Amino acid sequence: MTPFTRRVIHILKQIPAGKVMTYGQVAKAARSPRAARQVVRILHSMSKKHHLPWHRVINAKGQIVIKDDEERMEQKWLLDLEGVEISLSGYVNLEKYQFHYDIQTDENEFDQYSNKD
DNA sequence: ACGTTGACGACCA
DNA sequence: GTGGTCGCCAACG
Repeated sequence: MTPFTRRVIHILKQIPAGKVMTYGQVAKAARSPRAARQVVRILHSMSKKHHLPWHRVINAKGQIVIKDDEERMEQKWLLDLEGVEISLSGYVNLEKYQFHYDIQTDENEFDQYSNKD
């Protein structure tokens, strides 16, 4: 469990129902702007254990991109339950449903570990 | 230590 | 809108 992984998990848990974040956005919030693919890896390996809202993470185009058919269906179903509209072609309107994570809040919560003046 | 692996993202055709 | 290339980088074997 690296600090990066810990931050990603911390962030994911803050996405409210009915909202979504993109992989890149989560990576950026975790202070590694180009580590979107690592977010993917974390979702793969730790969603169950840490009860992560994995279905609330989609790609930068607002598209549902899970490869596995069953999981993709489940994701659409879960988002639908939360009131997130999905187009027939599998797109979510980011303008409407994207969760704008406040990185300041995150930094404050980690102040206890850092010694900034 | 090194090559591979991704539910990515930006860019271009 | 769709599909391909290329760069990215932490985790894994």
